[in-house]
Amino acid sequence: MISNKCKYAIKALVYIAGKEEEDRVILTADIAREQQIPRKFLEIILRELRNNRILESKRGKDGGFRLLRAAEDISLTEVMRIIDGPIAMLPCVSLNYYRKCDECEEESCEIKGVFEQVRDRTLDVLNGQTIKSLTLS
Amino acid sequence: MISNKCKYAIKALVYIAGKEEEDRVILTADIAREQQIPRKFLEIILRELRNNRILESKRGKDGGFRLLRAAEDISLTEVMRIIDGPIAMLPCVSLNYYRKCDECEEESCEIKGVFEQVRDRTLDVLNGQTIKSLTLS
DNA sequence: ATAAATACTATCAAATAGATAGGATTAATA
DNA sequence: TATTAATCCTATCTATTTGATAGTATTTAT
Repeated sequence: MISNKCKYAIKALVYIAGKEEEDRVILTADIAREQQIPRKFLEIILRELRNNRILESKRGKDGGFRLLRAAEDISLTEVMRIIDGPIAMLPCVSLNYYRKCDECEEESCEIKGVFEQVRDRTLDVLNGQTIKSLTLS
Repeated sequence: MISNKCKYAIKALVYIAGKEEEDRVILTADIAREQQIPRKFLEIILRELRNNRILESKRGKDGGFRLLRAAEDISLTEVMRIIDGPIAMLPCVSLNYYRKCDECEEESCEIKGVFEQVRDRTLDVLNGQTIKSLTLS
């Protein structure tokens, strides 16, 4: 399962991408209302996305958020990895968050292969997706 | 990510399947030692698998555990669902643990489709696997 | 009776999920 | 320069899950 936080992040980005025009900035409050996301929790998420160079923010009156890059250049996997960490089902098959298992030798692990396949099939689907492609669907 | 508990459950079952002969029962202590699984935690897991009709147990001296069904009739997904619950990445696309999302209408959800595809590709891999097939690999 | 196994109940610590509260800071504008 | 409206930041909180441990009860072979 992805976390609610991650679901909120994706939905917020898709919302922003859908509303964005030239030089326009989107309010946290509008996203929260329209997407039914708890406002203060959303603030934390948006700031995290900004810290990771997905969004940029403008402070003060008339402030808000906007995509830092074009929506087609923000991949779904990038967002998921920022918010939730690994996508793989086992640490030892994760491409971006690899960790060795404490208890087993990988050469003789009976389950590693299956979860590598799951990872690859999962990424086949997710890698094709961007904030732009989600906005259109 | 699957939990350690789930990884332990799968490894324990594969171990049992690999050791099993006619009328022979496997000790918790042996599994714990060979697979490097904390013994008392493993007890809980094995009992849970027994309660869910994956294993049967024999109490008292010379007691232990054995598969209740043939290894090729125990699917990987069944074990994963018993221990960890849903396999899908969103509650609203889960086949066995469906729950509606609080905040969105499914007909207009932009992300549901992608996660349905992920679910299907994941199950393409997992559904083919049984404790028997894992034992052989 | 004894030994050796599972069964059961209770408990615990740490991490994570999912927020909420309140004030500091910044910036537009009247 | 005061006001307003926005993000920024820090701290805190509760519930749940994860990952386990301890101790005792019960069962069964010998």
